[in-house]
Amino acid sequence: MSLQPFEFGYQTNIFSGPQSSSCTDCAFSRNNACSRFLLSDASPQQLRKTARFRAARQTVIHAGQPTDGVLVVCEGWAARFIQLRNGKRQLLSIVMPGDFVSALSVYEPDLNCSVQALTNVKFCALDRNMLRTQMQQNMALQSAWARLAAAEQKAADLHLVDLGQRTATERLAALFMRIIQRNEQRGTATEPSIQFPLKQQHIADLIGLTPVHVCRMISQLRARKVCDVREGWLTVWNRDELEQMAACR
Amino acid sequence: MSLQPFEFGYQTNIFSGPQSSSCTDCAFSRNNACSRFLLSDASPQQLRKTARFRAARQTVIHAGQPTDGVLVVCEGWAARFIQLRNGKRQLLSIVMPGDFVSALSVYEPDLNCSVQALTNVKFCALDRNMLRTQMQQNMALQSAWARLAAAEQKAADLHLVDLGQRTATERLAALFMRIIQRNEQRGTATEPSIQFPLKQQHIADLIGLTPVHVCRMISQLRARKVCDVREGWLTVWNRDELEQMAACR
DNA sequence: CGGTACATTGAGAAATTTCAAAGTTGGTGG
DNA sequence: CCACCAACTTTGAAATTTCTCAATGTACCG
Repeated sequence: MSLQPFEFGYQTNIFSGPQSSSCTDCAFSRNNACSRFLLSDASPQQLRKTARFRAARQTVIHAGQPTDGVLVVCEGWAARFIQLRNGKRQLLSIVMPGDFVSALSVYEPDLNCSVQALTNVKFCALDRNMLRTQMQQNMALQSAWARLAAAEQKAADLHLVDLGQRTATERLAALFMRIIQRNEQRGTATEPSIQFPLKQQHIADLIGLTPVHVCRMISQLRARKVCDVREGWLTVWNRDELEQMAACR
Repeated sequence: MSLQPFEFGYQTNIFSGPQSSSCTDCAFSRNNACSRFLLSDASPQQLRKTARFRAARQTVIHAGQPTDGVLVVCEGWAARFIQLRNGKRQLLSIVMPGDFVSALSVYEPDLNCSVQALTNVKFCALDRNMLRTQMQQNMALQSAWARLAAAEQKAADLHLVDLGQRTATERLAALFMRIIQRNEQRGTATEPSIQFPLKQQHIADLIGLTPVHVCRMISQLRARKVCDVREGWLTVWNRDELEQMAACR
């Protein structure tokens, strides 16, 4: 199992601890999808084929490029996206530590989108066949997987609602709330401030706006004392109001 | 197996033939997802729990309401959608004859969205456990299912790109091309005209515009001799140009 | 010090929505 | 067969949201 200590260009990694090479050492192994459902069970070391690193802003996978396994992000944030010919691109989802890049890739090797590292990222590829076999033998594992896949679909559906039906400010608020909720679900502390490594350009590509407009809307939220995004941190001053703005259904 | 000859309020059903009660008689059983992958195999009659009808504009399933099986549309068109409190709603996907309402519902009973009949619709519920057992025993079936699920995810991703990055006209063109391609994939004739039961309101809710603006954009396409949507039919006069307008990546 | 990536601001342009009214269509009942 | 009704489509004018272009500001790094 090759695991080079990849030389990061500069220190943007929001997870500053030493980079571990084994899943059992992983800082996130205790409260995350990948480990809770798939690695804690049997033979994690066999299951994991490779672990790799990618620096922030690098592309992890290019669309069309077949993956050599089921990708899981171990550290850092990544984003699935689709690149258009005219230079525009749409971020489809944010992948956080412990998340599958795509749950369905357990069955389908083709990702049909690209993946970019938002921060420095450590990720690994799990053996697709071994994973399927294990799921086949273990009902609990299978339904855990199903829950993850369903969560991905639900997230995509809500994202569609945002893009189709909601104003710039609402989309922004909804994005923030969703990140906060994901943090809470995984047990990460949700102080007034949480780490939020997305640049305004990422936010723009995610919620279908221009970075200029995102900037204006963030300024507005700041002026209204609701929240702020600044230098990799999201600070919420008035959670009730943020929730209300994000309220969807 | 109860199967009432549901009394349709009026004749909007785009499939005018006699309504059959058995899957083997189904007009769509030969070239569609549900039958090709799931019913042609073994004991289709056991698998199918119930068949029901719903008139156009009716809601088939309300969000939150648990489904009594894996829903498949047999005849007519339906749409998954999410209803917002403020009266807006987002159509998530169009479900055509032979499609699962949601492939993931094989594993997860909760649909987390509503389903509306766009035309008169016949649909049935397949036994979830029986389906899973069958998939477990039959690898081909499992990978067929995976292909369907992946196609759904891919469709959602492209939908996101449309809503986030593309202009009204482009979204419209993309929608038309996608419907045409689905028709072609299922072997339905793609004459210059195809049946297209979506109202402008549906189109608007699907691609995130106002019905008024949809109307204007359709008028524009009509004026430019590209295509027309009228009284339940989509007529394409200049497919090359339509494809170009829809070109995404 | 210079460079790169990122954030902010202003002004004008473009896309889309809103509101309101009028035109169509198809089904229903007299 | 006609009148009516409901659902749907079309059109116009004005308001609003968002984008584009362009310039300036800021932080960090080598």
